[in-house]
Amino acid sequence: MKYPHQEIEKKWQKRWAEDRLMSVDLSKVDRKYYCLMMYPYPSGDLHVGHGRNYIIGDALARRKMMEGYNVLAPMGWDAFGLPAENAALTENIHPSVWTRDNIARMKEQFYRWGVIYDWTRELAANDPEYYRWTQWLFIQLFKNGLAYRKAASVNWCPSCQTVLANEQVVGGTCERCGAEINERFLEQWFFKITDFADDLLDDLEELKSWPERVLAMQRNWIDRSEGLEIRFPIKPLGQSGSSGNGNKGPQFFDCFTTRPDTIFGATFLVVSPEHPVVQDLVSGTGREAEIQEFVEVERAEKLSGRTRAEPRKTGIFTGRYAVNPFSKSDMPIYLAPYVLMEYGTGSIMAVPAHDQRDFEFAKRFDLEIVEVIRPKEGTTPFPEAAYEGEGEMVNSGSYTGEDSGVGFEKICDWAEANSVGKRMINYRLRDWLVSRQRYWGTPIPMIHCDACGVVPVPEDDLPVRLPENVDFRPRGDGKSPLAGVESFVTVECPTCGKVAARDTDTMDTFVDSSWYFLRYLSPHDDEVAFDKSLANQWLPVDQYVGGVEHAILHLLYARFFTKFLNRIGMLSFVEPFERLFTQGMICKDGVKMSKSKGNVVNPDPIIENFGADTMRLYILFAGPPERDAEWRDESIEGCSRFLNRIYRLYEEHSSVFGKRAKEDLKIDRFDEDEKRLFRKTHWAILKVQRDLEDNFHFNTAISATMELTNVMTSFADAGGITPGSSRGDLFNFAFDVLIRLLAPMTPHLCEELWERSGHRESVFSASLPQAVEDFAAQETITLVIQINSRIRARQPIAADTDKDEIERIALSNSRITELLGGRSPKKVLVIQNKLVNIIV
RNA sequence: GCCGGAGUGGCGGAAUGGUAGACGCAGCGGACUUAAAAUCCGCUGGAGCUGUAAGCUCCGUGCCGGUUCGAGUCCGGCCUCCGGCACCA
Repeated sequence: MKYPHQEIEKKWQKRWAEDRLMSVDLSKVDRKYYCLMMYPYPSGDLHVGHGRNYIIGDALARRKMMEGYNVLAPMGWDAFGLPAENAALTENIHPSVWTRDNIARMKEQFYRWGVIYDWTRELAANDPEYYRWTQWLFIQLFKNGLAYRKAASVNWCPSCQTVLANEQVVGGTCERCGAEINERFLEQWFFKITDFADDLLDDLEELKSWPERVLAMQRNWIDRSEGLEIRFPIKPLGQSGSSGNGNKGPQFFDCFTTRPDTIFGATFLVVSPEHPVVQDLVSGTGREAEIQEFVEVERAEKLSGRTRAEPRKTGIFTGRYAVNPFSKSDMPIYLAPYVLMEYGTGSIMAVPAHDQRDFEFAKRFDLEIVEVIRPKEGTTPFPEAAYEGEGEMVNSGSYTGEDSGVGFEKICDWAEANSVGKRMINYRLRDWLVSRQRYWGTPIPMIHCDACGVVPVPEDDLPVRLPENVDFRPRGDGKSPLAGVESFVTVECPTCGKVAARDTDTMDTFVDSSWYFLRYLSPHDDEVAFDKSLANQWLPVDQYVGGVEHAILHLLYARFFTKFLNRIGMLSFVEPFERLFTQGMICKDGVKMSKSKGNVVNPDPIIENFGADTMRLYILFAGPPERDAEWRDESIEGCSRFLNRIYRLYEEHSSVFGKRAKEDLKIDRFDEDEKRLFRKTHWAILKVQRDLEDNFHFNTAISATMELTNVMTSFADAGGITPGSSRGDLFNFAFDVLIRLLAPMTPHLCEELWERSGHRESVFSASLPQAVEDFAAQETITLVIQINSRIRARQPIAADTDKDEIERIALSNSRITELLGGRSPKKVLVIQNKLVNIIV
């Protein structure tokens, strides 16, 4: 017999919506709990792989309600982005319509999964009511000098026809479509996220409840290196043998190094071929032509979009020399593409003995190699390869014999005292390129005026609305489709009143998602972006739940926005998400479940056949939620069976419910069978509590409820479950506990059985059952008796028997005396309630 | 190469330094049934001993060592897989 899941689920989904179960009163700030799930891109149908995120979040929110918290669980839509535009092109449907339809479908799916939110707070990034404030925030960044335009070589995706942020380029290809990225030299908008590099890195220390791997990824991404920037004077032309004309061109190169202790081994300089001073540097050397050609070949190589799979060790001598300010020796200056213009100063001091890249370069061009560090223990790979470790300094003038760590500091001190260098910190993190040459995004609220330059749209004029009637096919000229909308582009300059042009790019959609968690608190406020005092009361988010694929992009950007808003006094906190939980993916046939892989499991037939509760239970039971889980159709049956057993347990004993004798259950009046159930019930309460508290181990919490159910079944099979009897009362008690423990996971069935077993209020307004530790403990335990650490006997004894008594019992155990054969123990170790180890 | 994470039965997975394999799936045997489904009960890491039903021994948590009375768990050294970063000075 299967329980009528369709009927039950329909009934409660309707009831929860009508009663606004997940609707929170924001004025009640005590016991607040902001439970946030990463808002989804409305791509259409949700498959079971997506489901995990929302089911975990929903179960968590419901559990917290039962714990007595005021739970804020809102939901919205990351509704701007390329798929809508691409779908629009292929299906000839407007992105706004496509998006709206998808949102409706996904809401319907949440509804049928029993995943509930406070829909009065729903928001969507493409809603002018929302993006008005995204634009407002852009202007605030601009006014604070953190949004700026810069001409730079940028990542261009030829297939998406737009520029991309560094974060969206994966191994030289587009994160979204996989096309090879080229470089283009364009003027674009950037957010100065590097201004917060230190805070973004240092504050990771405070995020104690974030997964280690996410913290590690963010650290890798920001990648701070501390070192010294050293100034190398360039020798005037003519002094090093080349003929030439006096002191034209650059006078010095600044080079960043993380190993100032190797300065005496710096035998040449390498400069990026893209470095702006190259022309001036080589002018007059007589090598201009060949260097010009070299630079052009390297540039072509880079623009061709080659992936950086093959490190190139090409290079060319410039004909110029610099001087090592420490060793005073001449250093030839080379150009080589292995030095990147984007990092540090675009020029390096090469220490071939202690940097493998420099080593290979020196070998190739037959340059001087000087060993200056020797390991204090072990062997050095030098001279076969570079030794990159620490050690004792050699060949280093007055520093010879010094420990390299100490030398590091002394050399920095000397360099600073003598103005040949300064301590410096460099980051791998680059500023965030936010312009996109696409239609379906938040318009950048800026105006380009020939007279006044770039001016922001006056805040009262926001939002700058995205025009509806646009030919949004990519134009092929590198401009956004908005550039073709005359009525949009032409505008009066807000400063001088002359004809000016709007910025026609839209923002990266990660801008939209960098602050949505603030907007939920006052989603319909048309005075401010978010209610400052509510935000300061309800944030940081207590628990954020989402996919690890956002470990860098979204989480880094949202942290940046929070720090910015804190800096300008709009927020009192510096980190938006107190706790982060990243759930694993659902895989099928060993690979991530996704539309593109064609291995998605559609939840609809599962819900039809087994019910939403079974699907939820399966997803939660499949394994620890932070790990990936393999989808197996067969295992769903087991979850369905479990819920049917509970339903049957109710049906077969329905007469005892709501007919309790109103007296406390007294353990000392129970017989063995009754004690077993009573203890198991208390044990299950504690087990579920512990499993869910820290790491949301629903899988083991569910197994505890299964164990309780097994004990209840055999208790019931033993008979005597009658109304008003002590067995009936006890069974009733256990059943009430079971339902409350399971309710967050399988809410529909539990609500139904909670109601049928005599409760008027929703199970989610009921409090969680409280356990008594003593009741959960076993009365008798199995004592394990070891001889020399090997198990030789087991014997049931009373719990909490004292150590001496345990030792006596163990030594008089018949099997043990037999095995000891008269030998007297050297030592007896007793672990109370566990085991005895007899050493002979 | 650097930084994270993970390796346990046929499978998903459990185990505050103390009985490895909870719970579930699959499998096998049985009960119910005309039969099947559903349901319920029992068995289920491997090898062996004893000799017919209860028990016993040894081996077993990626590999090699160590600490400990005792290690899946702690320490050192590897191997494999997954993720991130990588010509970042």
